[in-house]
Amino acid sequence: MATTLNATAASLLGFLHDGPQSGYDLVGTAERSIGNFWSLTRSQVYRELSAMAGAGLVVAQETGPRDRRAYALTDDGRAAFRAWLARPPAEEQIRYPLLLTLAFARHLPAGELAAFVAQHRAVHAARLAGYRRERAEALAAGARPVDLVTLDFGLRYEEAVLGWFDALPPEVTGG
Amino acid sequence: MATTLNATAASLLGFLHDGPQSGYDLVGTAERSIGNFWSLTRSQVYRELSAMAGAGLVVAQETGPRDRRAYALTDDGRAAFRAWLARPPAEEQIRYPLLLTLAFARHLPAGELAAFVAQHRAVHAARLAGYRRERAEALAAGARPVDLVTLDFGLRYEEAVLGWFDALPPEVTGG
DNA sequence: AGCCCCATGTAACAAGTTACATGATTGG
DNA sequence: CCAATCATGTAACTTGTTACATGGGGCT
Repeated sequence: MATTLNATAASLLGFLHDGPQSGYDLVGTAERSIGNFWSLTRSQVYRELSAMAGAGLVVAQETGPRDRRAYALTDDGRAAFRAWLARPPAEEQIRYPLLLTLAFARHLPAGELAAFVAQHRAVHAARLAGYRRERAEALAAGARPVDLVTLDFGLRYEEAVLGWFDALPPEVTGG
Repeated sequence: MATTLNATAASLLGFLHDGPQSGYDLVGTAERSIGNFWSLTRSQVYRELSAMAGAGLVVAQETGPRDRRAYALTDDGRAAFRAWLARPPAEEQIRYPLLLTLAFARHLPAGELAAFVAQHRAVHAARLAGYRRERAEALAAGARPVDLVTLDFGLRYEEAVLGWFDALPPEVTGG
């Protein structure tokens, strides 16, 4: 195919290396494996799959119950995946609406701001705890450091964010 | 307007509190003020501006040289902004393609991976340095802690990411 | 058998990105 | 005064989100 893969489509091809899967399955796989730093939705997945089927990168297998259709990787798909993987990855993008609210905080009564901040802090604390547990489990299951790098990214990120929350000035936290 | 504002549009309204600006100006303002954690493009800005003009949240002033058109906030716009600001901000989203590459690294020759990692590390080191300088300048110019919270977010983020880079196992860094 | 919930997919919409067009300015 | 560059905007496309549709399987 002429038009180069996007990251979402490429990761689908990556997952299909482990055998054919339906769109629905792929969503689950992706959530489990890269969901911490790469979100995708069913709609996207189906769109990419049918586009890639059109381009010959995957083939649809015969359809099962309720129109379920698994896709298998083709050789072209394997090649496209490798080509994508060999390109320098783009910069990350972060969008954090809470920071917008903070940036415009002078237009907001102080109490509401503090409540928002507290809610978000709680979410991050919970995520951090989740990552820690995940990491412990993975280690117990024999994971090597190299298998933990993406999880570790999440860990360090959440630690940093939590540290930031805890260092916020009282005007913001309502202290 | 019935349909509730999105964060990008809302921040435009926020900036317009300081006086009328054209789309072009707004892009610059946004880049300077929230660009570290909220990216937007000219196209978006123009689209939101004309939509908001249609909804009466802003009014276009008479057009200057090369079709330049400044927009001013209306009372409805002010109200819509406040309403937006009072809603609980959504979770952040992060998408880091490098982490995808890492997640699929077993399909990639080790040397290439190390090069990608090194490039990204350099970018983050530079950003961290930039933030530090910015912070020092802001402090020198009399900024209070509350004025630095979004910048501090960036700082802590970059510190964390750099720490993560420096803790990567040798399989990844090529060490 | 009937009902409810889950699995699976699609379609419509909104937001974000890339590429392009064109009119001012300004330095040589 | 010409050429190069910057300012400003628009159009086309891609990606991401929300809402909806529907068929099967399990539970009573």
